[in-house]
Amino acid sequence: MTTFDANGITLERVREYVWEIPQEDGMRAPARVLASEALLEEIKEDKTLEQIKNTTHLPGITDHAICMPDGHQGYGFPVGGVGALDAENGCISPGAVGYDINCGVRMMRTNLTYDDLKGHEEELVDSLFANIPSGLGGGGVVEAGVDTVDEILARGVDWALEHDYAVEDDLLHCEDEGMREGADPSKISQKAKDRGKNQIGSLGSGNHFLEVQRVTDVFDDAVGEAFGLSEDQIVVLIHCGSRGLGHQTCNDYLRKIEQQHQGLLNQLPDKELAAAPAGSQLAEDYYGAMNAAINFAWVNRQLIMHRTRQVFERVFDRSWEDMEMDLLYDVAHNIAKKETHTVGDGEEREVYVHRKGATRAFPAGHPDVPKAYRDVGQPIIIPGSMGAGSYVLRGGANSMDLTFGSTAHGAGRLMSRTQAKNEYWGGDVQQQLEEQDQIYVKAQSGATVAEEAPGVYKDVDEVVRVSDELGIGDKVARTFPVCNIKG
DNA sequence: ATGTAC
Repeated sequence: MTTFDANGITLERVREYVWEIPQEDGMRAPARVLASEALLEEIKEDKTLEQIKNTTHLPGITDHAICMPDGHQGYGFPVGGVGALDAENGCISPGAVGYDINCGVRMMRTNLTYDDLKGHEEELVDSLFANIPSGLGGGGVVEAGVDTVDEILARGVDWALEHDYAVEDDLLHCEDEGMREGADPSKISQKAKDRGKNQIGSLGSGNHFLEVQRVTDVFDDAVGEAFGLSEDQIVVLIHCGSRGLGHQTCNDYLRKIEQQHQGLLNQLPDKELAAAPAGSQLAEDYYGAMNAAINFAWVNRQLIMHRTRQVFERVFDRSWEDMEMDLLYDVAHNIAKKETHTVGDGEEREVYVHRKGATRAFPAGHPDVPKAYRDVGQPIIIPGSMGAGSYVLRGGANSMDLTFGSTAHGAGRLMSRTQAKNEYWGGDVQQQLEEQDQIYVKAQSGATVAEEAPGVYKDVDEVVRVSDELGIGDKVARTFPVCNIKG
């Protein structure tokens, strides 16, 4: 048997790209890592493997915990982690959802080509930067009262539709039509609502960005056509989450769970995995709050998309409808969701699928895939770094068997933010991208550009190759950046 | 990711 020794943790090769940490001690299931050896060499460098192993101590862990090819260390549970926890006998863990609840990406198509945009790059990037709120702190497209925040939390993009920030077609091209069932605004603290009320329609900071891109390759013509993608076409990618509201909500529930469920906490190898037992009041409360924060993030991305349409209208002097600026799809990267899956012994079980830094990847025919894409599979959007371009994939035929219908979410970091700032200077990164690659970057903070320099990320091509080879998410198209704005 | 620490 081929093994891979990673600083004291031994992985057994199940087959190509599938590695297993066998069950031992307090583990309730094995852990799996889906990666090439090249990616595994990078993954082993931080606490990712220890964390995915720890995850298997959670009650109700089903089949195996899974680390995606872009996995890296996170709070308790790795970013790039998938864990299905039994919804009846298991638990739900805020750290396994992530601080930024429903951090995610959406892609909007246009009918513009790269030639239409050439010569307008600086005007476009300046106008996007001036009109789309970004950076830390407050200021959004909408400044809301508390009643409005409650409406957004309860109804998601349906609220945006009512207030003319969305059209019906936008809802039809979003998971859950932009409205999570079971959202309970009363389970979000006043403090979280106060943090969120002036951040509705704002990018935030860190790795969040808005990028205008051109399609460089379409690998699958039939699926590309179903997704409305063709070479040289301009698309817009929006990556952001639930800002201070989601962050505060995660924090609120971690503290509550630590206080009320110490018995379970003491059984876990890491306090950061704090979880509420399925069926407990706190599990129900967190699920209601998390679903509400998910709606908030969807509205956030919707308002940014709305404002982007307005900016394009001014720069190109045409209506957004005329430029066919339609939503391709919106994917969540940090969520837990009650789903029914066929588990190891062939039984159908309801599980809380935690996807943290992982994307749902439902295949063709799955009833939860929007009608527009049901015949080809769910679109998956995987952003690379700002120098490397991004991918569009479709849910693969093997995802339900291998990964509870999931795949990777991005390139994944290679080094910490602190380390990145020692290695790079923001101004130099910006200049190099513009001179070498004609990529126009505008940011609130030079430090953020250094933290997000292309060199701090893993090779997105390799991450996507593994997803494609495993048949969990199949390559459809590739894009390359033109303009990028960030916090 | 984040009113960039509690």
